[in-house]
Formats: sequence, C-alpha cells, structure tokens
Amino acid sequence: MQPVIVPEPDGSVRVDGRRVALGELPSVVVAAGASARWTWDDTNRWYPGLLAAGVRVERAYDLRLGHRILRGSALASWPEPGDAPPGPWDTLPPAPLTSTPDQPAMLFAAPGVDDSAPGPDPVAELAVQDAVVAASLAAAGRLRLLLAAESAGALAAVEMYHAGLPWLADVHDAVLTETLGPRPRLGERPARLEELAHLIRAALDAPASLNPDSPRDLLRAIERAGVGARSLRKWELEQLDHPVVEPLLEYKSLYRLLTANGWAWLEAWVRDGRFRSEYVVGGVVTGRWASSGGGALQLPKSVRRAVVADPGWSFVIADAAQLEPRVLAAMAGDEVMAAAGRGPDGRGADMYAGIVASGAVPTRELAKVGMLGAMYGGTTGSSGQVLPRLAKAFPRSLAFVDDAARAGERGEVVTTHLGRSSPLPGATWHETQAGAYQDDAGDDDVAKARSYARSWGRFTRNFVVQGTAAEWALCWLASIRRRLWALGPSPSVSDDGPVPAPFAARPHLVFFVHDEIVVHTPADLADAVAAEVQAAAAEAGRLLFGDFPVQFPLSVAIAPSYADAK
DNA sequence: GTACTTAGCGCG
DNA sequence: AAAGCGCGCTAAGTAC
Repeated sequence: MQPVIVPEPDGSVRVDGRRVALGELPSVVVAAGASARWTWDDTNRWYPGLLAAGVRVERAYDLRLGHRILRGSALASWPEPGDAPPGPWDTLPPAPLTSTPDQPAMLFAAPGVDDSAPGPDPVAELAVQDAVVAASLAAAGRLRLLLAAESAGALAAVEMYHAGLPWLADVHDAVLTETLGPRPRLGERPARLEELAHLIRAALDAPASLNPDSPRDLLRAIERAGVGARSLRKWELEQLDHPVVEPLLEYKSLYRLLTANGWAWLEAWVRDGRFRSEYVVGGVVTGRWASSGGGALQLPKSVRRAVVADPGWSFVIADAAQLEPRVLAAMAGDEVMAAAGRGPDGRGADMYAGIVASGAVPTRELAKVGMLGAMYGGTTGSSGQVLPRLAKAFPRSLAFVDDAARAGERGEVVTTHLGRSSPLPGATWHETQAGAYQDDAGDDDVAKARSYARSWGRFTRNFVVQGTAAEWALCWLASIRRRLWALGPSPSVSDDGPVPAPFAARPHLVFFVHDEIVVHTPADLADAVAAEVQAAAAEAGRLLFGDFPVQFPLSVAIAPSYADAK
C-alpha cells in the first residue's frame, strides 16, 4: 500500500481519495499498518505531529528530497531536457522542525506555511518521479535505493529530533567551570581567560586596553612586538618561539569553548535534559547531512561528557573505521585495496595498517595522509610524496579519483555510486576559463583559470567519495532504524520515563554524524543493539556493492557517556 | 538598528 | 611554511 498525503485548502488532508481531519491522521496511519509506504511532500511537515501523537512510521517517501536528487542526477532520465525551468518542487524549502514531545502545539502545521494556497500536487509528482526512475533503465535500481535511503534518513532525522540527545546540564557546567572558571556575570570574562589575557598583554608589552578578542588589535600588537606572525592561525603561531604563543593558544582554545559551547549555548539548546538540533537531510551538496541550531555536527570532544544515558539506559556508540577509503576501493572495483581492508584474518582490519602490510608505504601515518591526499587532491608535503607509491600499489582506486578530478577540471558533472550528481560550476568559473583563451589573455589569466579548474577538480574528486560514503551511511542508518524497532520494548523499563513515545521503552537513534551513530537503549538490550548495528553495516555494504569483497568494520562501544567511546 | 563579510576553529 | 574535501557557528568589523 502506498498512500499519498495530499494537503487540502481547508487544512485537512486527502488520503487515497478519502478526506481525513488532521486530528485523525495518526489513527489512520496506525490503521494502515507497518507495510504502508507513506508518500508526502516533506517529512519535516508531517512526521513531527505523528511522533508527538506517539505514532512511528515504518516507511515513507519524501517527494521534495526525491525530486532534488532526480533533478540533478546524471543517471535520471527526464522526458524533457534537464534545463527545464525550476518548478515548485525545486524551490520548496524544508519545513522547519518546531514541535517537540512537550510542545506539540503546531501539530502538522509549520508556522509561516500558507496552507490555504494550493500547493503542488503530490500524486502527480509521485507519478513523475516513478516514471523518471523507471526510464533510467540500468540505473533504476541504484536510484530507487538512493531515494528509499534518503527518505528513511528523513524519518530517522525527525525521530532523533523528537527523542533528543540526553544531556546533563550540570555535567556540562562542571566542564566549563573546570576549564574556564565559574560562570561570570554577563559581559565579563571568565577567570581563566582573564588571567591569560594578562599574560598575553605582558608578553607583548601591550597596554591593558588590548582586547584579545579583537583579531585586528591583537595582530597589530603582535606585529609591534616583533613576534613574526602575519596571521593568528593556530598552525602559524605554533611554529613560533615567543612567550606569547603559549598563553595565546590556550586563550583561543578556551575562548572558542566559551563562545561556541559555553553557558549561553547550554541555555539556548538544552531543555529538560535533551539537546535538540535539527538535522538537514541532504543539506550538503555531496548528500551528507547538515545541521541547524546548536551545531550538532561539531560537538567538541570536551563537552561530550555531558551526553549521559538516562538511568537504566545505556549508549551504543559506533563508528565506521576508514569509511571513505573503503568506499573508494569498492566503487573503483579495487580488489587489492579492498583486501588491505580485510586484514590477515579476513575479518576487517585497520585499513591503513593493511596498506602498510601490503608493502605500499612504510608507516600507518603515511598510509593515512597519503589516502587522504588522494581523496582530497593533496599534492604537497608527505601526502604528495607517497602518492606515487599508492598509485603503483592501488592503481584502480587512484585512477578512479583522478578521473573524477579530470572531469571536474573540464567543468563536467560527476556522480556517486547510487546516482547523486555534483552541481556544475558557476558563471564565474566559466568566465574565468573563457578568459584564458582570449587573445589578450595574460599569464595571470591563464594561471587563474588553471587554478580554478584544479580547485573544481578537487571538489569533484572528493565528491564521488564523500557522496558515496554518505550513501553507505544512509543505508546503515535506515537498516539500524528498522532493526532497532524490531527488537521491541524492554520489559524492564517503564513507559513513563523521560524518553517520549513511541520510543519510551525502546532503543532509538539519538545522534548521527557522517560515519558515526549513537543509540540510546534500555541497558538490558545494549548487547542486542550492538549486534544489530554491526549487522546493519554489513547490510549497507551489500546494498551498495553487492558481492564485492569490501568490508565495513565498526568500532562499537557500550557506555554510559558519549565521552567513553573510543 | 539590520545585513552582510571575514577570520578562525570545531567536527567528520 | 601550511596544503587538500565538506560543513555551522561566533564575534568582530563593515556597509547601509
């Protein structure tokens, strides 16, 4: 069954021709059963209200996300040329997530969305997307997998927002107090920062008026004192031998903690023991997720101590080891590199150690920077130096990323394993390239064009790897989500604890960052969860790469705090 | 006052 | 003497 939710001007919806009042939607969804695939314009618009009513959806199809992928995909076969003007499905912004378990006031209605205006027709759009996929022939299977995974990811993203990441404000406060000193009054510097500011001024022989928070003032004082730095970047300061370096680096680090994840952050983003940040599915060109509000994808290691499971609950924390080089080996069909990732016992090695064991490079560190350089387009330093050796040992993988880079340098599109394509370079890029062929083009123009071309080549080189890794992660996430639900509720956890329905006594995802997940689970299910997370990684590998002998080993920890992982 | 850019740094 | 991908966020600084 594939019901489509069609919004009506009066605020109700139509489901397979039947008019349904919004308040009735949760029971209609429940009645349809778990095999139904709910199709809607935007998961963010419909799913928060269902979750607030305690209803989980097993399968969904997100037309907005599907359209964006198909519209850009070089594998998708549109009936008309791809340069057709953008329609409503191209411009639809995602509905903002506002409802939380304790504040479901805006049930199904995102503020600012004018529901009285007739929107684009989801039934027609679904037919269009189905037809485009079907017409894509050989690529149809991959595109279907990508679209299903993207939609499953959208469900998982809303569920993680609904559940929230368990967060102990007093632990966070203790971290801040230990490193910065007690919380100061508004507008004042914490004690440790104040101390460091004095040390910085003394080392620079600068007046008390010098404000270390002002990069301009600070840089001027540094120039005057003859320190020898021409910027305030950490790496540049680290090279220098001057008494100001040590206090300044510490100041910058603590200042960063204070401004990005200090007391103000805590008050803004943590409520009732949960941190909620909105995940923006497909928010990055490569298909990775972005986040909005609170910087969930950049949680510094130092504050992860505050992420603590509820009493009677535990975390299962898992991350995929060397995901990107493994993905590269698989998409390039590089059996040699895949073998390096399997290790001597064939059960999933540290891939960089495997590269050393293959004799390609002498140390793990060189294997790592070399592979990163290959995937990012590095040319200098030790990364550039080992590149030829890696190219000799793993010609298929290196040729694969080189091909992607060449395509980008020519201004062409590249595509991930499942069919997400890169954008084309913009007008400035093309003008710069054209500038190199003008009759009056100087050396500068040629050099600039070359530099732009190379830069876009580095982008496309990385796009195919990062984007395909994001696809693996989506499949992993989708599989984990399904498996966790199948484990069922724990008999030893009560239904009225701090975890909201429908996850009250069930393991559920609470955090995801590119190649890493955190599951919050009743403690008695933690071992079972860990096994499912492992099984899901293997399943994701099979979904993307079939029988190709690549492995995706995880490091998995069962712990009471996120800080205890690794 | 608002809206923008820049520098810097956190994460993967 | 810092090059090589993708982001979000903050404060300072600038433009209007």
